Amino acid sequence: MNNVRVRFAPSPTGALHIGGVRTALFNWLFARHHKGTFVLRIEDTDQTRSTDESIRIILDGMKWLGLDWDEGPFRQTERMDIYREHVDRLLKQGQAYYCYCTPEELDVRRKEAMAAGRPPKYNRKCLSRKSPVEGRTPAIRFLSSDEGQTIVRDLIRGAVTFDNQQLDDLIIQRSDGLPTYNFAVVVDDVTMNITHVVRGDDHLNNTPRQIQLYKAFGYEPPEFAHLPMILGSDKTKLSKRHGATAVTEYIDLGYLPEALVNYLSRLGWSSGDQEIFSRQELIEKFSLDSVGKAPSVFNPEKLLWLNHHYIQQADAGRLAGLVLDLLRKDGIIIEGKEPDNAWLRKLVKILTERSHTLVEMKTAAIPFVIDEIPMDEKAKAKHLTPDIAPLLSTLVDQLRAVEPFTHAEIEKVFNALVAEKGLKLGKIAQPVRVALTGGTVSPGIY
RNA sequence: GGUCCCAUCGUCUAGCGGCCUAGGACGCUGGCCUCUCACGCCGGAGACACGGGUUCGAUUCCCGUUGGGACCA
Repeated sequence: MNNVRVRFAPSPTGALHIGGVRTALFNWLFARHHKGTFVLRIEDTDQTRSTDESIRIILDGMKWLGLDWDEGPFRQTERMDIYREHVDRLLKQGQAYYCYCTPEELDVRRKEAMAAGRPPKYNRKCLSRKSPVEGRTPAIRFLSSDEGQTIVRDLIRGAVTFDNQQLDDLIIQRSDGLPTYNFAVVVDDVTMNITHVVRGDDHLNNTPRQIQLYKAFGYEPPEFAHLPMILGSDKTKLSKRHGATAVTEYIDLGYLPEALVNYLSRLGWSSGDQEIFSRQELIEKFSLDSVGKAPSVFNPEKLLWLNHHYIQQADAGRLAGLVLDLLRKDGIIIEGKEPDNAWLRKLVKILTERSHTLVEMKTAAIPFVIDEIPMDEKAKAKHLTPDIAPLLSTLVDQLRAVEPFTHAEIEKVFNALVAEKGLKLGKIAQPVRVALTGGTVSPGIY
């Protein structure tokens, strides 16, 4: 395939959530696989809900995930002239008309239609209107063809047929002068030379209208690919009540971007039995042909497993830096009083195998760095009770003397210490174990 | 309500008419390793929604039913 151009077009009305990321990811993979172009477009025509803060969150999220774009970010609000031009064109061609009906009138008619068992479709009351209605600003409607069928040829679904009779004369420009979603997308995709529209399933029903618009402009429609949705554990659309859904939350929870990318790539797509994919493998193997049709349920446990996997794989220096950031954020470590870098790296290394997230790793690291480093009194009280403080302190000293810094060595030092002080295991073991494991050991084992 | 889409273990999925007494992964679970936990290793339970066709033969093709989802406001 030549000159593939795809886009990701989020609305900046909040966080960048899991579903959006998956759409972005598949577009990105498709572009990279075909050595095409990935365009980022911000759909911010809804000015009441769009914020610059949200745009920043989206861009940061994509950068964190390594989904780099080649063009953009373009903003729809900067393209109003282009939309007006296209509206004028349709008006001139007689394929659009002014509509003076108020939302209230439309609502009443819709309810009547529903009550009478008819589909709620605009009755074209304003199509034959010759003169403007005093004191009203009109919306503009597209005059859609209501005969025959429109066939959407979807790369994932196959041919999907819609009766044109079902299609409404959709509003392309609202009375406040703003273009509507379906219209703006078409104009944007055409003017940005998008060759493949890869987007969520929820837009499949909009596609026939959009195809009619393409035709009205005399443009060849792009290829379409509608991705199945991502659902929550109760099989309804993934939302906040299913837990963390925003990318920022996963950053805060201590996930690695490669884990999220790997997990999301396997949601609705597969390549045989393979579970673990490097970014390069993903690019090489990705194909829309192997995208499934059925929606898939988001499974946090599998993501956690992948995160654990990637933590084990990750470079110790990188992990040390990330854990250090978290320790600073918690006020455990104060700026300028960081522990020795090589030492921290060794510590991180022995914590990796039992950590599923960076946050777990941070928690496990606290007792080891807590000793000599000035810290918040509250945090100290929580993690370092008076009876175990001196013991941990000794333990840490001895650990620092040990080379190499392996789990086996820790055990050795630990046991020696326990023997020397004549301690009952139960007295110190649990706090230390908990420290080592980030709190995952069940109490009462010793 | 109308239109459209979807349907393999609890979950993600392999399967594109015979290789399937349905494979892998997460989770669950039994065991091994080990001074404990974790890691690792070896096992186990667990699915083709239902009913009709088509075919010598259907998880795989067609139709219907049921169930789920999306859009339309």
